[in-house]
Amino acid sequence: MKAEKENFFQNVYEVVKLIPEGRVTSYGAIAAYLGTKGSARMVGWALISSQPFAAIPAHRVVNRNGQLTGKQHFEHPDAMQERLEQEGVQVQNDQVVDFKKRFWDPATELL
DNA sequence: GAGCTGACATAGT
DNA sequence: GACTATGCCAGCT
Repeated sequence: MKAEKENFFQNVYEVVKLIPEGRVTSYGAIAAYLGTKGSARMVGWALISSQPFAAIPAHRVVNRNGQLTGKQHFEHPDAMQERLEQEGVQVQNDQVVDFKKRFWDPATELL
């Protein structure tokens, strides 16, 4: 179903846009929330192929380790860290400080 | 048309 | 507790 894929992408955007300021989430959390557990990678592709890439806070989405692995795909490699720091999220060595505390689980917070 | 790579996660050793 | 191996799907060579 092509529509399902589109829906998946839309859901990713929606969830990412719902992430509060100063909070971050992981690809797996979004994937699990959307029911595509195991295909956390798809979340990444969704963000890459996302048309409104600049319209969604993709910088709030990191891997399970809190690493800004996707910063390379941003306008500038440092744009991700810059935005996070602007929102009050401390980033050190391409990693979110206190990621566990900053972690925002859509399945828990959103639901 | 087939194979490899890539914004990750989970399970097993 | 840490590292290695495998699975997921889509896009590119």
